[in-house]
Amino acid sequence: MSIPPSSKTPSGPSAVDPVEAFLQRRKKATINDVASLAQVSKKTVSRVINNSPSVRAETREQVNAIINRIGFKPDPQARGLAFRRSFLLGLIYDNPNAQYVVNIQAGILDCIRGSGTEIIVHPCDKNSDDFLEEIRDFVELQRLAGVILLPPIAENRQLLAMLDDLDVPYVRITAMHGAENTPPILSPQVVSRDRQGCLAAAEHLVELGHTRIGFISGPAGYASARERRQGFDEGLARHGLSLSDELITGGEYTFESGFEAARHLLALSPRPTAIFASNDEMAIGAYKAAAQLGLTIPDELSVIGYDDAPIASRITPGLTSVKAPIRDIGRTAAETLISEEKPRRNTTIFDTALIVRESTGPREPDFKP
Amino acid sequence: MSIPPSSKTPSGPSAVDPVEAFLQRRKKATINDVASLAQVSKKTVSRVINNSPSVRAETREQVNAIINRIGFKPDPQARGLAFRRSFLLGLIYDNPNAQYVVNIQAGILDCIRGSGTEIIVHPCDKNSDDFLEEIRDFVELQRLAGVILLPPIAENRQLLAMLDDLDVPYVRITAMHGAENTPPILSPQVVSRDRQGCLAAAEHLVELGHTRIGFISGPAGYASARERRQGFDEGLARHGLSLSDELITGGEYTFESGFEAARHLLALSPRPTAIFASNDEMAIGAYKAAAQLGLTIPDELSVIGYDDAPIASRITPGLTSVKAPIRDIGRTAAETLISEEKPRRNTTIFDTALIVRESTGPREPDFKP
DNA sequence: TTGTATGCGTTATCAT
DNA sequence: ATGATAACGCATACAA
Repeated sequence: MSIPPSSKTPSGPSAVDPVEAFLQRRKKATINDVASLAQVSKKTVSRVINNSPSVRAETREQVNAIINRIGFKPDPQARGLAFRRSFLLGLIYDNPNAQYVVNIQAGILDCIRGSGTEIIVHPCDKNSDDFLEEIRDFVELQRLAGVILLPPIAENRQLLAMLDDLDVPYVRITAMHGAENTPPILSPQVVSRDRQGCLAAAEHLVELGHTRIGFISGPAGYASARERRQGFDEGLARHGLSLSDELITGGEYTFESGFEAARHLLALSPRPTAIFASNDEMAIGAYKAAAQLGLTIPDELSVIGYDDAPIASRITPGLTSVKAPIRDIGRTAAETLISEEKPRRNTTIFDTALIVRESTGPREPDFKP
Repeated sequence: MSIPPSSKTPSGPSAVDPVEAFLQRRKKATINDVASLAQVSKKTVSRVINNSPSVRAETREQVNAIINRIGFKPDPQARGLAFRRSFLLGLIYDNPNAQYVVNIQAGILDCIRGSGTEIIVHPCDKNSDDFLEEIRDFVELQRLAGVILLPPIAENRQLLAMLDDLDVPYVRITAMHGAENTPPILSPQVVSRDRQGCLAAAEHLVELGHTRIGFISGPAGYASARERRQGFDEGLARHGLSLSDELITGGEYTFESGFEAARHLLALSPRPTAIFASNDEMAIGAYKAAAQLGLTIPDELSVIGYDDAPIASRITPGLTSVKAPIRDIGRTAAETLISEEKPRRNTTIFDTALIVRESTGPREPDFKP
């Protein structure tokens, strides 16, 4: 940085600079090199590295000067061995969509970039027999600094209990938030307010004049599915409306299930004039069903999805969808894990927003239910 | 596994089993525990762990029995420190699409699952000032067991030179293969034969009667862009056709660039009856352009993409596209890196295939060029 | 074939 | 505030 090429070390002004001599060797610097060059013990160097308060400012500067000059970076392996924990964050997930995973990764990296922490990805299969054991081995063996859990396994009680037992810090990314969170889970979580965006989606449809609305849900047991449904219900309720049972159909967050569900809904008589799908995959399935029936979106059918996946803005007509700030969520999750602060916030909540595109329009004026 | 609960160790049949005693302590086993329990030195245990041939079969079994009973797993950190390298694979990439990254990751994991190796993801920015330095620090600090490079940075000569200098094993995943690979790069690579699938795409269009075909290329300098173009040219040439210059337009592998390119092509007079886009993102851009112009796919315009991205099978009409076995490619890359075999294959090639869907059809019989 | 002493690069303990 | 010495868990050199 701003260190002059010839520093005024106690070894004398015009003598051969031992630092320069060291740099000639072109070997990776260790704490020992720093110690001997700075003429202190390794322990003192270690204290500097770890920001121990019990180091004289003068000594600290001296050591830091050497560290910068020879480009010393402590070896994470050795450090980890001594600390008994690594500097690795584990990202564990079962099977979310690709874009979601990549966005989360990007967010995590926003946070850890330059911090010396790295992220190791660990997909798993929640239906596998050794699901828990496999994760246990992974976490234990790698001595992870922290774990980030994505939905839906972030809602797996057994997994959480095991991680508690393993005594590893972890953060859950989830849509769940509220009373059904019982018994209360104390681990930090980063939450997206799915409910809110879906509420907006419902109101949007109502304002467009739709009253006969189809709802394609997410898989039973998924917190996100529950939240989205409740948000949607709430939005309708604000206008004195509600979903009729026959227009509620179960999806599995897959394209195929959305297609089938929409086919079912559109075969009803009278058919719904709008469909809310609990994610974009299924909404696109509804597009396909509409196309097969020759229904034009949005003129004859309005569609809303959830995720604001890339396809939403690429398909014609553009898909109105609810967007959560996935990348921010990932970043926050990592921050929660590696922040120095003692009292880290236990729950961070992110709002979701309705992105209105061309897939939603006014109900056909002449449509007879 | 199949070890009886009470084993017949030399310590005596009905005496207090030292192994059981150890298991009571519920502490993570170390090599020392194994050594004392098996009544050998740590070194012998170490040899067993590392499959050293110079261990008597009997001794080996004895040690392995203890290892299994107490569930000993060598600590990667300590092992890495002694080995001077970690058991981590680095996946470095700049900005491919999300599905590609996730597929590659899945393939890598197919390979390393249960091997003790883990994968750490490292996105980077090839336009950043400290692009190389940043990667150097990463690789050096983590003492990576190997590096997997994705396109387009897998084609960056400076990066390759640096990795050579760092003496870290690495594999390149690329589309490039052939004479233009000069000066020859000796590092292992896993190659997809982009050329072949694109050749098939061209022939497919020709067979449907198309002669006036638009081509949207990938970014200049990308090996994949070059290969796809050449494959397509070759396919046309087999039927005595070739791309006319005015129908070749440059894309950037982005949705927007595909949209603009297609708009340009479709504004020509006479317009092309078919468009090949060098990836699906751009092909979907062409869909949008066609929709804006009121052109029906495939009746009035045939479209082919590349990647067989999820959107290809979800959009209506389904997009005919070239598919590469991404996951297999990822797996092979990992295998190349962690295989025990000395003479590991330097280049593995995977075929690509044309997936025909509904976006391609016969040229309109009455279309006058 | 097996064991002993030592090193890998860092932190923890306990002194001074 | 600083330092000598012993961990941390495993591998290597060199003996035996």
